[in-house]
Amino acid sequence: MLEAVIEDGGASSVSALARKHDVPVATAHRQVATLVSEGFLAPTGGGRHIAGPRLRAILARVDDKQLVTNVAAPLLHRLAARTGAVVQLGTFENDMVTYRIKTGEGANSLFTKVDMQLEAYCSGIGKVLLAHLPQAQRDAYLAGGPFVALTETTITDPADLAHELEQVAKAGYAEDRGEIDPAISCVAVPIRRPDGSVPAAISVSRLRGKGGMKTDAVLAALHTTAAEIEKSCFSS
Amino acid sequence: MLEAVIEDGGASSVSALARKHDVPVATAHRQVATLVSEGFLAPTGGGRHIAGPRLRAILARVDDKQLVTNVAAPLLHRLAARTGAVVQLGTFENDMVTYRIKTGEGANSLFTKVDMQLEAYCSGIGKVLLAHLPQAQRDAYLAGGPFVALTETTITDPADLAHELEQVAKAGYAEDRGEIDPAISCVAVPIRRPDGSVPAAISVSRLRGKGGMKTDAVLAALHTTAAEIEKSCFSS
DNA sequence: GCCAATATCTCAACATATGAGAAAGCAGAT
DNA sequence: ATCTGCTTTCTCATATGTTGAGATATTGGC
Repeated sequence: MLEAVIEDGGASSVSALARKHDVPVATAHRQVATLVSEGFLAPTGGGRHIAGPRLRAILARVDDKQLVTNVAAPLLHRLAARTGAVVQLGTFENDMVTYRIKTGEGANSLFTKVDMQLEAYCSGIGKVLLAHLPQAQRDAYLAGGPFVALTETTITDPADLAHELEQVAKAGYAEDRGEIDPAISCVAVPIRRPDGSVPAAISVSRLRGKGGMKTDAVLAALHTTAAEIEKSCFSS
Repeated sequence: MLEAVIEDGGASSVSALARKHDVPVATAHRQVATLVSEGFLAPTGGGRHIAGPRLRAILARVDDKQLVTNVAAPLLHRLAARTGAVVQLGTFENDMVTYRIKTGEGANSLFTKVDMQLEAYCSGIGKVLLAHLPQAQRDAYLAGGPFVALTETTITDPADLAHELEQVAKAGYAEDRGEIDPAISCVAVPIRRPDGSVPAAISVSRLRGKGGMKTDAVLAALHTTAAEIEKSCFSS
């Protein structure tokens, strides 16, 4: 009944919903009354109801970053199995990337560790997260350098980085061409909330030069996985 | 137990939560198991849990526009009683303002009606809603004129309107100086979601020239009420 | 003041939740 | 390997709550 009322959005009477869902009217009323007294629903007059304060409090507390991480885990394992590469998920905190999930064959050959914090400007996940930051925050990050070169390909000039982030935002993915470790390259895509903000990003890493899947195929697989995660976490 | 787990965000074991909330351990485990089997919670490994798919589905369906309208009603009655004026709430739909709530003494002397749709560019509520639209949508609106003059003070030039909306966004409130009916003036403020978007706006209307409360006092009361509505609907 | 729809009430049959304690599982430390 | 402190699962009799049908009361629209 809870879901019936919520889905209805306060448009129908309890009796109407009861009929629609083949529930005895008396039962529906009793259930709704209970939900109201427990605070999960709230009456809006005229025998209509909407989400109650308790449900709203829960809504406000559901941490969708946590959600993404946990929902993503099994999907990322699958992606790792399909690509045969190392798959990671990272979030942005305090101007750094935090790696939250790491899975796939040869995961040990990569120096990153779960819960490790890393500079954002030189990794695929980091660049995706930066690219989708609110502009003010991104500008502040770009102004906050310096961006130390870790390899020959690391982007160190703020203007270059700004340009790269624009490209990333436009393209919908980021590539890391050995910018943090010359032997490693990766492709990363964002996980997007319905409002467009990006709570996390996922990536597939490979040894540079080594063949493996083509970038296009990896990208497609990444996008598919990202879409699945988004659907599980934010779908209406 | 549901809220305990949600609030905890998947950090603690069930036993730990049980201790913290003075619930028998066995009971807590049984309850969590039930919630999991019903889909309200989901295990994340290591005996931790987060919001489950059913809860997410419900939360995704909670319509906060509807919520605002309903939560606002009693608060607006109070505001109307305090200011002795007509108080209204409006939402933006299809480039028009829809009046959702109208309350207060002399409500009949105002030509607006609940569920009435009105042009947005010439009312306080409309200007607030326009001012907080995503830029692309606002630009489209401004380009979509013409803006017909209903009174001497109606803003009809798109550039003037654009400027006015900027001012409104900056100031956090809009004034309507007889722009729709020469006899009526009003002050309106936005109801803001945590992410800054504006699902609705509220206003206090008065007969022009007539004294009543000073604008500053009205504004303060409006802001207070808006904050209360926001707190009830979106508080964490 | 009427009517149709909606909401409440009452009841015994039924199903489910409760808490205490015992027992099993698990992981890190010695 | 074994201990140890923890979390989790299980068992039980008892208490508590839920169920649906139908009767009754209350609404709101005309």
